Amino acid sequence: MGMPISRSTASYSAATATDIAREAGESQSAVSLVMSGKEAGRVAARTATRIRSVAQRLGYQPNAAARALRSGRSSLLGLAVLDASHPFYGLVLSAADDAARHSGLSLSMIQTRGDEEFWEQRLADGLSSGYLAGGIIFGERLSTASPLRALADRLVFVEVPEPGLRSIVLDTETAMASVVTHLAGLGHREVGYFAADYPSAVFARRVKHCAEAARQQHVRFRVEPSWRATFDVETATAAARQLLDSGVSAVMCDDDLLALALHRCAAEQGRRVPGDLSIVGFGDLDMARLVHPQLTTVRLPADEIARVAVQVLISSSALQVPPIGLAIGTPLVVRGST
Amino acid sequence: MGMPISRSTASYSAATATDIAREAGESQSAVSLVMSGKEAGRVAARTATRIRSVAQRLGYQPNAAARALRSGRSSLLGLAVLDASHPFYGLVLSAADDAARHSGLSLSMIQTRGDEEFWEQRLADGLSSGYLAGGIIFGERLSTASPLRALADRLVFVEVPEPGLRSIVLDTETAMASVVTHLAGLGHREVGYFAADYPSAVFARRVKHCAEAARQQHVRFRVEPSWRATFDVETATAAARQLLDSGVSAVMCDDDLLALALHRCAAEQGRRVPGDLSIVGFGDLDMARLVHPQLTTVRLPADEIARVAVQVLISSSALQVPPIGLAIGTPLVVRGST
DNA sequence: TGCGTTTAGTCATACGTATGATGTCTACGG
DNA sequence: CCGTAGACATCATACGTATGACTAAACGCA
Repeated sequence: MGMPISRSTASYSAATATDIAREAGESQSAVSLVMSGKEAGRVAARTATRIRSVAQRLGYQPNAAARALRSGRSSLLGLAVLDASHPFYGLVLSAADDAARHSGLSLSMIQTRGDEEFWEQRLADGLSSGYLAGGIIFGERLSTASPLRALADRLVFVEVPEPGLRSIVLDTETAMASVVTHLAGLGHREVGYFAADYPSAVFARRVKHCAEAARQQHVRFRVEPSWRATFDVETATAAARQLLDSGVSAVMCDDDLLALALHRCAAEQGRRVPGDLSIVGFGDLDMARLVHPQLTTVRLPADEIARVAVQVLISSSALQVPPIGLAIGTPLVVRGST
Repeated sequence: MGMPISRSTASYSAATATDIAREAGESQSAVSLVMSGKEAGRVAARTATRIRSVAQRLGYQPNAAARALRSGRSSLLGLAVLDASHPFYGLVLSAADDAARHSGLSLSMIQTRGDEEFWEQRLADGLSSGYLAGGIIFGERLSTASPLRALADRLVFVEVPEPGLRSIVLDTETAMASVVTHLAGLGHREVGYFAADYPSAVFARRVKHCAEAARQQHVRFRVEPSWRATFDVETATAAARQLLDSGVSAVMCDDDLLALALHRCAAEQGRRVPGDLSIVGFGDLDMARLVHPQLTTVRLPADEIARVAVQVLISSSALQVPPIGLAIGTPLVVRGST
């Protein structure tokens, strides 16, 4: 199944620690100690300096494979996201890369694409074959018999809580309460829900919390199967039309992308926002501020989320922090669309 | 400097080929041959079947580090992009991951962030330390004394040509000619250029080709230092205001995001698009169709580009294809903003 | 002086796999 | 019945690093 690429078809061959040792007149051990920064008390300062300069001169770079094999450590983090092309996950990847880089780690991306079996297997393979140091999982939880259960000590779950495991949860509950309060305050007696058509746990959680908030505040909550859409323009537009036909006066959306599609459809049909229709998004993408009227939406601090996730993964694996859930706030940002 | 994460703090330990061999009553060699699909003529069919079933049962996964060390092969592709949070590169990452997955490869992302020295070094380290099989570089070319020059046989350049090396070039030249023709046809005698403020080679190339097209068609070409912006809303908005103040009637933008910011500013100031101002974007993001009027823009087939890039990298490394440049068309899509 | 301690350095080994070399057994043509 | 080829299986080794065990010298202190 694999189709690996051969290391080098040219004559190029990297210098090894042994090469450096020979050149510097020291042992391979000494080189290894110096290169991994464990020289204290084992290598004299001037020797270390000499080794470093030789290594520099020959462009020595420790072989990552050998290093991983011997030490059982890797410097690669697996990041599972629904879809890298979604702007929110783009921000997440970007921020996570910055955070990882800061600790000398790299990122490997895995797209879940709603295929539970696939991504779980893939991540499990990476972890158990040792080439992934850990995994950060966005918006999903584990299936009951997931191969990842045995590897849970190297995982962090984000957006959605995974009971008993390390999770960074977004406070959707409070956010949805604010949304409903806000809409009710504007006089709306009902709210429609524009749902994302993906099997991700994160979306299930959003609807649920919105419905609960509506019930608590005695606002009618409406969902229809035809109001579900994926994030491509065509599907979203089609569903948005259905929503507009329903005559609902306020709509909460699973995602800013859906909100923007709805926004656009409303404009096309001459429905005034927020006069005839109030729209609330979820995510606070840059685009939320580039449409007219600007989109009222729930802010999702992508960079903070990503940073914290990386931090938790790194520190907990090393320090054995108990698997307590961490919560991140997601404030409502009121703009012109409501 | 690294800060790797230890493989496992729990008691979990992965099964090795030797374990499988013992369980199946065969040698480790046989297991290796079967697992890497080189069994033909060396392992009997029923033996292979037995080995496979034992491997399956014990959840055996070949150790990637050992495999990479021994064979000098890796299954990880490095992808260097300006910024993963940009929607275009999100699409690219997404499509590249799909293509790579299809060949049993994974992706590791590297953000250039305009820091030439950094990303070149980082990619070079990955390649020479053997953990990256190859690299795909978007929108950049090599610095003169780049450490990557010695590793060029495992690189593919995209968007911008890198002389003498494998490149997949976007046909910006034709695209810009179409843009200028289109605008001139609408009666515009001059075109302003809204430039992206990143040191990437890809943007330099776009302005250049636009200027050339304008000169050839006797259309006045205008650029100002204050018309440069990064992709965040604030900066883009500020630059867009400058542009509007200049009184130019048609604007070509380095990127859809800039075009959308300009679009928004024009609306705010009551300038009618396309009546008072024609706007052309670059990229054809989904958002280009979600604003009103819809954005006229140059289509960038992100998924095709990514797919081809992965394909070229894989096949050329194996088959020694000569380093010829490949061109991909980027048609102008005329919508409502012009 | 003698003895414990610190510092500097090297040796030897193991990580898990891939693969060339080697060996055994069967089949088959002459 | 010998010779050769092919199929099947195993052995032994090397990939490059990290690290515990070991040695030797230098040092501090009584």
